[in-house]
Amino acid sequence: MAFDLPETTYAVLGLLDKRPASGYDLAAFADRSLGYFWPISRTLVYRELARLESLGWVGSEPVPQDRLPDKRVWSTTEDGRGALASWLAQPAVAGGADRNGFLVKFFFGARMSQEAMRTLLDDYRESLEATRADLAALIEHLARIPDARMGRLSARHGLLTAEARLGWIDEVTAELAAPSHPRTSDTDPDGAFAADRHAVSVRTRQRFGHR
Amino acid sequence: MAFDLPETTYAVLGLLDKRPASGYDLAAFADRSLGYFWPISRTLVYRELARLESLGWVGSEPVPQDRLPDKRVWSTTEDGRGALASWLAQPAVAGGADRNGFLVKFFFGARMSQEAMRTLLDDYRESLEATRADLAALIEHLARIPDARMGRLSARHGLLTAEARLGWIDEVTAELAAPSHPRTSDTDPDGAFAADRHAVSVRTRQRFGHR
DNA sequence: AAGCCCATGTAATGAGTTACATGATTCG
DNA sequence: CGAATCATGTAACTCATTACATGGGCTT
Repeated sequence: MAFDLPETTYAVLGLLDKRPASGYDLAAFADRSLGYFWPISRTLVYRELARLESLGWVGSEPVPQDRLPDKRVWSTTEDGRGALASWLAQPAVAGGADRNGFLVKFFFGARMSQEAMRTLLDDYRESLEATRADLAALIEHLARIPDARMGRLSARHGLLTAEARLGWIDEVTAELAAPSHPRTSDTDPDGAFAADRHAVSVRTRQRFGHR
Repeated sequence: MAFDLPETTYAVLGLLDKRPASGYDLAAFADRSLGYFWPISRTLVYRELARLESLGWVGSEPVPQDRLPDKRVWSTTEDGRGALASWLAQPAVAGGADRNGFLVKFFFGARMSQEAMRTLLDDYRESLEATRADLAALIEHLARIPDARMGRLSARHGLLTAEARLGWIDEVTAELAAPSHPRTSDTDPDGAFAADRHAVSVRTRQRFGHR
């Protein structure tokens, strides 16, 4: 079996397994669910559907519509459901890279003006609050649907993450408002985020080690 | 000014601005710092260095070594520091996609066996605990270095995130151990994570809306 | 003797984003 | 009458990963 397909392929397969849908429909649905932790762009959906079809894991039938454009409705095949089950039985890939566009700037904050730093934090807070509100509404909605358990719990994962980060913003705001040292000199060559060599455990070995 | 360069380019520039380093050295350093929220593979570092050099933002000088291979030590130029400052003054790109390789499987958990689900959760807990331990050690270390403030706070962002997620695992474990409904039937076509159309606010509009 | 650390790269591959193209219908 | 929704794609691009290549020195 081919397990070396991207996660996204299986994600599309899994969504179709929940309920048959057109490409457009699936993309919209993904955006309101999986998209919070695994974004799938609309165009990518069409490519994945083509791939899944060539694998024989999904099939489609045309559905004519009156006032709306005709569409193709996709659903999983027996093989597709088997492939999904195999994938689910396999352990998850480690990490998957938490890229955080905010932190990559914040990290270099010593070089920023106070005003720029405040804007950066404000923007981050705003986006986290929007996520929190979205997810809170979603969770409340899903609590009324008995079979939406996994979805509700996934959303809660996002909610708790957002709340923890909002708490972090409060901490940071407080600390940056009351500087313990007169001013951060930005000439110290060791003023950096990094452990001593010996203090590093798993990560470095994973990434730099040969396999 | 060219702001349409990838974040990674600026990340490498920023790291070199903290302290000059060889490519190899920078990659190792990145792995112990930025890598927690913005992974940069070793080979990519060399490519970014080449790009930065062609932009005139960094320069290098050869450093011969006795027992070790000779190396090139890179540092930022005046132009490079200017470009970094401009980038930092610019607002951060929204989101940056939190891809979570665990959640993308968990989301389809209704199709999994109880045992597979337990393994999945155990693996996730293990990796979160490793991250937590790493970051806790890092933070303690950095607390002793006065100028490592931003690094320490960035690490704390990761620590709080990991802790929130560990808490989530406890919640989930408890809920899945005591099923409120006799069994999740996996035939309900609407058993899904998704809000009603009207319940969706910012996200959908951002993603599906024209700009 | 095996394997890791330092050190620098090239080549191939592919996943994912963005721009572009088209067109009917419906809502404010 | 402009904008949004539904609907399906193609084309170009590029970031990022993985595999490959090389080689001396040090440790177990």
